Amino acid sequence: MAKFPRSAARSRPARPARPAQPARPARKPRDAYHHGNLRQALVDQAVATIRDRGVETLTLRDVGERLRVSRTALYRHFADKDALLAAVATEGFRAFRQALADAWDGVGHTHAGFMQMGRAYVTFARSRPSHYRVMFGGFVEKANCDPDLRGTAESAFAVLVDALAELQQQGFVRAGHPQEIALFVWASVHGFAMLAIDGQLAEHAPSLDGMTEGVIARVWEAVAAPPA
Amino acid sequence: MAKFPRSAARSRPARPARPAQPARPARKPRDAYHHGNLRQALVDQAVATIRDRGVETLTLRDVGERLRVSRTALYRHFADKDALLAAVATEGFRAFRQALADAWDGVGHTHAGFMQMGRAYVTFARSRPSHYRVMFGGFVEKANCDPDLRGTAESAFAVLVDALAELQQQGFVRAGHPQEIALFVWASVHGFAMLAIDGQLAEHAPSLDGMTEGVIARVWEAVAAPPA
DNA sequence: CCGTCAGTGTTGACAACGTCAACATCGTCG
DNA sequence: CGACGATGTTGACGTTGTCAACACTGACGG
Repeated sequence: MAKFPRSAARSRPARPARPAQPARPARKPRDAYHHGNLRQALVDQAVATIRDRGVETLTLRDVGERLRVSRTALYRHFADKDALLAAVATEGFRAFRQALADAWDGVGHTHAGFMQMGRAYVTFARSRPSHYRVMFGGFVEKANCDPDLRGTAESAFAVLVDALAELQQQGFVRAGHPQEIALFVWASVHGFAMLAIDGQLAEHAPSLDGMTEGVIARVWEAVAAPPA
Repeated sequence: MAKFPRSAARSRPARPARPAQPARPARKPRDAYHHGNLRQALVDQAVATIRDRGVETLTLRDVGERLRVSRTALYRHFADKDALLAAVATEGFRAFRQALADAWDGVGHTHAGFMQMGRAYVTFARSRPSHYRVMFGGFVEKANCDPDLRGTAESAFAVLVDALAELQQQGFVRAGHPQEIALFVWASVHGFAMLAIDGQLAEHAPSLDGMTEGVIARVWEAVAAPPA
């Protein structure tokens, strides 16, 4: 059966194989080559698949097929599968950073903002566990090598550091290196999120939401300035 | 990589492929069938390989080869690769539990014991990061289904819960459900360990050991009873 | 002593996967 | 218009997990 091209022969049985492309603007040489920014489409598709069915089921052939593109088209944009996964992780950190920043800005830069950030963190992880695991699960060992991934992750962490520094200047957070305090906060919430999406909390958890509140509250207590 | 046939032909070039087996006791029908408890040998080999070269490079064929056993012999003892990984994780949790218990018992059941447990936790994770990731990284989604794995992980957590309960009765730890306090502690240290073995702490970390002490100390502050 | 039989290990085969090399096409620029 | 690099396709290869069929081992009942 792998004798003649079966690629695009499944859906859309009556399609003239990429016809005239009538209204091509011809003004965007950067993203309108054959496919129109395939790179981003690949990342999006990979993200969607990972989100729906997990990393381990992600296959390059499937990604290509869903995009009506041959299985190796991807190699014009990524060195290999790991590079694609790195891009997926980067994309995750970008959205992650945004979620944290929105929470922090949403309710005022104060105690409530901190709590909201914590909730946003856990919500993010729980709403896309597989994606979160790609970001943190050591799938991308080359994280150290990919500067883009590294930088994006860094900027997500920076949101937390900046928030804590601001709270500290307002007198809400106790003295100490903001970076170090942020590390403690990050580790605590990250660990909780990991355990939560791992199902490791199943029986100890009558209500995950309630437990989330409890953990965040304890973290806040641990970093808050002692009451006057 | 994966370019040249690196299969056999590496170690022990001159061995007569399972010779006479001269001194087989012949008195142990339970574990001396063909191989003598192959199941345990498979798990041990898998653990060793994972520890040395990571999960992603673990291949069933390689495990069999190293044990001088055909590639499918494993299927007489495990349903599939995931089942083997579950056994690997179980083995990890057993050693993990032991490490925690030893630390707790080693320096007396008090504040020092708690700190020692924390160090043991991080040390365990850092000394076998790949194995630790198999235990917690969601590789075994069927964790919920394997009662053995579930139970062993549970008993490791129980060590922490019991320790906290004891400290609580001694008045060292503040009031509250021990289970819930333990969860906070676990999440915090687990999160830190995860970030540490992920290399995510690389630049924020002049000294990982020092940071470990700091995190554990903060966790203790968070759960300690308020000073009289 | 022999046949049966379950437990255990082996060989052969297959589909799926990641990846490379060679080829085809598109759009741009000299 | 022709060359050329960027982009996409086809074919093929080696590796992997897994199944089916077969072969061996040792105990047990006649």
